Amino acid sequence: MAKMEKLETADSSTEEKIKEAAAKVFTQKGFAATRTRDIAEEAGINLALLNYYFRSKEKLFDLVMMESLQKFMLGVRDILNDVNSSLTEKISQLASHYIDLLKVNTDLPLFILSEIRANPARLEANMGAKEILLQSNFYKQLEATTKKKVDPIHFLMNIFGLTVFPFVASPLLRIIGEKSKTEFDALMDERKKMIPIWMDAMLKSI
Amino acid sequence: MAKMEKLETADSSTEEKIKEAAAKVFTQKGFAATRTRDIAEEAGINLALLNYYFRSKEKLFDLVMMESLQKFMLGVRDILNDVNSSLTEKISQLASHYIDLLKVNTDLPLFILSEIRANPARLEANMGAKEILLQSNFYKQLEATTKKKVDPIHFLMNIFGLTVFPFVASPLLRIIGEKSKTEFDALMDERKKMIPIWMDAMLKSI
DNA sequence: GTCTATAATTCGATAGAC
DNA sequence: GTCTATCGAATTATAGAC
Repeated sequence: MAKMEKLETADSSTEEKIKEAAAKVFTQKGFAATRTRDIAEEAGINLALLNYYFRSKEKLFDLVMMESLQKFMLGVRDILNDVNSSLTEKISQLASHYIDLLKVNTDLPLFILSEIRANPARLEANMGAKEILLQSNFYKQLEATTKKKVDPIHFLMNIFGLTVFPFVASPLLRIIGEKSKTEFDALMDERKKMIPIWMDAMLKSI
Repeated sequence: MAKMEKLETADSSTEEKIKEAAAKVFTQKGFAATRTRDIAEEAGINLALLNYYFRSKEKLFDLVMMESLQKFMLGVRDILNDVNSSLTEKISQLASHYIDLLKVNTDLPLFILSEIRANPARLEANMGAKEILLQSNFYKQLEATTKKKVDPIHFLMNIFGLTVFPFVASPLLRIIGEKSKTEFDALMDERKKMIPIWMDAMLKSI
């Protein structure tokens, strides 16, 4: 993602470096635990410069959080509304999409979820996600399959539980399973194929 | 280091009040975001008194985290090693156990997971959990069922993904599903019955 | 044991030189 | 734009009276 800066357009290079450093540190340590000095050091610049580009720690954080939420939603809309794919195909695509995303951005979901808990107000700004999801073709297919016997929310929980949760709990799971990062990623790649099969089996069991 | 020269009745002692207040505030806001003043206020005592009983914010936190981890493991050992229950029965008992626990302590898992990410060193102290799990009768039954065709870790991920993840993501899920706390808890109660059925279906699909 | 007051430190933000 | 130096607010921890 962060390519070594080949060409430095003089007006945006430093700003971009700071933003990338901020994303890295905020995501790892959370808002409260990160010091603006850490971000400056990570970006290889001075503390004063951070406040020159972004007026405050909080403004920089809001920017990072907004882009994190976008990163989490980017590309999903197309999968959700594909009129030519079945429910199972969409589940397969969602699993693959998120597993590839989270292999590279492992602590993105834990970051988003813990910061939302710490400050739920941040959420309400960016809840276009709710409409995107509930009005999607995917959700209609899910409702048609569950046929009011079970709340479709259960299967949202299941998809994300199977796909995202392993990354959220990866520090624990990697110790329990004695897996290196590479081995853990390989496990997650296996899940790309298994999750749609498992979801099918679950949907048929109701 | 070695204190506790005086023994006190733990009933409504000040020490206990502080510890409960600390657990509440730390769990809600995380280590970095909580101020010792918040804990003191929540406990209805003075800030100085907190440092009188517990030497520092960090020592108090370590205590709270240790008890949180214990709370998460308490009672699980007996379920895991019950020689008279099948794998499916154990899954059913685990799901019920954790759902009841997390209905009351909703942000316990997010607290544990985010603090471990922020400071992985905290984990290594308390990883007796790993042995409890891997040497349990439950894990042997799981290995026997997957028959080396699939890493049993996948099904650990699945059980906890189906059971714990909904609580971790509850701020988001409750908004998406427009559920009150009561309605959300009712959904989780439904999952007590469904999770073992779903897990069975998944295990048969391999 | 419990309080008030304060010391000591950390951290976000700014002033001002270049 | 970028730096050094520093201010001011917030916060942990302690001293000392009762």
